[in-house]
Amino acid sequence: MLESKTHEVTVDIVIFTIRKKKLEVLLIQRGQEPYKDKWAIPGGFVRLSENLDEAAKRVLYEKTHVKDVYLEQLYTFGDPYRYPNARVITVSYFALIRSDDLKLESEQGLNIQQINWHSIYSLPELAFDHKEILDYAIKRLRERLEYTPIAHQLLPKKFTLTQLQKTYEVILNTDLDKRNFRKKMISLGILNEYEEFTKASSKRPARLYDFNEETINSQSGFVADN
Amino acid sequence: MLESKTHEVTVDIVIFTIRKKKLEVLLIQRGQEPYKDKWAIPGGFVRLSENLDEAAKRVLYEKTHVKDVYLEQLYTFGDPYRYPNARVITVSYFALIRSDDLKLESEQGLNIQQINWHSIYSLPELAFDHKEILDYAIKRLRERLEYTPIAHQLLPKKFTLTQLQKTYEVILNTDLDKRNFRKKMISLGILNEYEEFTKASSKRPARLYDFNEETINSQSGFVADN
DNA sequence: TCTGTTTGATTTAAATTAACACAAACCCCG
DNA sequence: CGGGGTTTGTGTTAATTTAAATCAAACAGA
Repeated sequence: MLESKTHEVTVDIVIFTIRKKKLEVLLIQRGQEPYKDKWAIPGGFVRLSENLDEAAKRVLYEKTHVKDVYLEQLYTFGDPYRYPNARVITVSYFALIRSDDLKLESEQGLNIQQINWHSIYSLPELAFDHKEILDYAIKRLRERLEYTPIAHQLLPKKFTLTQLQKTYEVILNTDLDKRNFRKKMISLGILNEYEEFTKASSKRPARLYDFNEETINSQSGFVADN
Repeated sequence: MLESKTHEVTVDIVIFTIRKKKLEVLLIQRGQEPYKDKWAIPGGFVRLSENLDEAAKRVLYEKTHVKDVYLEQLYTFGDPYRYPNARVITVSYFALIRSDDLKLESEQGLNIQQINWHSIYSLPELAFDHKEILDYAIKRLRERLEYTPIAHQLLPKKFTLTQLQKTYEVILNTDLDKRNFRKKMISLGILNEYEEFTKASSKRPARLYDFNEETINSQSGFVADN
């Protein structure tokens, strides 16, 4: 059973991106027992000197070398048996990053075999209670999308309405009506319209937009961004 | 600064009730440093053998001797300086109880001076970061009320629609339209209607209702009941 | 200049929400 | 036992929001 005399506290970070028109999550294949060869959500111990958001940011940076990301605390998991031979309580987070901000340099950590994106619809077997954490993260991500403008975290600075719509569709796993979607987004008043257009495609050019930073910040809930 | 070498993990429980037509919260006056004489949210250490929900339930029971309550995990606070001279990470919960289920027997804990209900609109100075936790709890409680039937946790088994409406009004701190409220509640299909009526008042008797357990359980999110 | 593909816009129906007033039931009291 | 006081219980309409559906315009490439 439990051998440790103290609690250990970790952060685990469900890192989402959109790749190949799928919602994907970054997983690490474990090189050690327990759960050797199984895939896990990136995580790490919380240091005594840092707060939880900082720990999450640090761990995220260590694994991905990406900064300035959307991070939100999800839920804390603390079953005594979730981690073999130790009492590890984990504070879970989710993060959104642009997949091309991240070059998966097949990081050579000692106890890491591989790090890779996985579609949430075809997941390998996960270590610990990470499936539960991931399911919870997906649920929360979808909830957030409904009433906060977080989708832009997954897009380039400037984007077209079609790109934005595709992002929503991929995350929510539904189709949306183009006209209604555009009307809704514009009526929210959180988009800036530019006189720039996409080019270099044999189609009609699309207008570019970005998000209005002020309204975004005033709406964000519990974000851990600088 | 920090003297401890390990993290300690506690649960803190924001216990709400409705009393005197106000939303109130149970606070304990500290008998010891740090924050001697300041008021604090009830809390306690998580034991190695129990999970977080169990710890919350136990602490709640120790302080109130009440069982079978609605408990929901809120958020985890872990600033290194939130607790003087130790690294204490706290997992916060909120609970809803009927105030008359609880006889405040002015419990004689050693380091407790007093335990009392306080209106959320006239709070004493709180210890640690407990004001922040409490504010977050209020926000979450109001959100929950909008789309889950948790209000019955604050009411007797059978209640009238007017009582239910008053509960909503007190929590949300607004007035609601009687007809629209009743129409809405009934259309949700979560109420059972009885042929019983209130009596013994010089007014028109009111029909009694209770909540349909099945639909409630199927809607609950992350509840730690039983 | 014609073809193919994507963008961008508007109207109508359906559903939901908001506003609003008065009769019925009961107890109490004279 | 009838009238006054107080609370319960109910339905309709207007306003707003959401859902559904189609076609012309812009461009690149052939």
